[in-house]
Amino acid sequence: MENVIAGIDFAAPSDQVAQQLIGTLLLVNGVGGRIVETEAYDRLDPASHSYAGPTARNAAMFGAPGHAYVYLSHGIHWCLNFVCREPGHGAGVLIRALEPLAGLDAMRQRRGVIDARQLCSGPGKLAQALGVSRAQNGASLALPPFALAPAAAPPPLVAGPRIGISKAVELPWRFGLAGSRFLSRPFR
DNA sequence: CTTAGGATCGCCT
DNA sequence: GGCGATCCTAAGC
Repeated sequence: MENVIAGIDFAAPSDQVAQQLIGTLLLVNGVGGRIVETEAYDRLDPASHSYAGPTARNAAMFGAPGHAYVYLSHGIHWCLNFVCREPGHGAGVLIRALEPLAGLDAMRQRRGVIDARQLCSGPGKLAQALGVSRAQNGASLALPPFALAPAAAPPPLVAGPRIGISKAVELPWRFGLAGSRFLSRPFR
């Protein structure tokens, strides 16, 4: 399988991929928008699900790059990650927020809210709006239902510490589109 | 605007 | 049996 999708080499380190993903168009069954917020996770990263090595849950993280890793958070919300690095490494990028551009009605129906800014401003919200769940775990990002398209131009980036973790808190591995109104939280 | 608590379940120790 | 890479609501300043 090809590691390059939408002009991004998913075999690269996750912090690089996380930055390159900002501005990328992400669609799931035609519903989605452009990615405005990501977080990188890596092996040897205490905050990463892959830190303790391969398990049943994180198996996709140790699979081929350019595939999805989907997990259930707090028994309630699904979260979507893109696998990076070479197979067996255990790295990924959490897709935290996107600017809704396609399938707004489907998103509103799934989310139960109307405001476009509340549709995909967080990893759990995003997965719900795009209809992502366990069914997509391990799926290739190069094939339906996924569709990725490169950003029109390299967007202005901001970086900061990751959100909602208790380990490796100081690592500046959260990336965002500068000035976007669709972030899960503003950058300090 | 900031903070606190509850919901809810699969995974790992 | 404990604990989240979360979200929503309610209450406090």
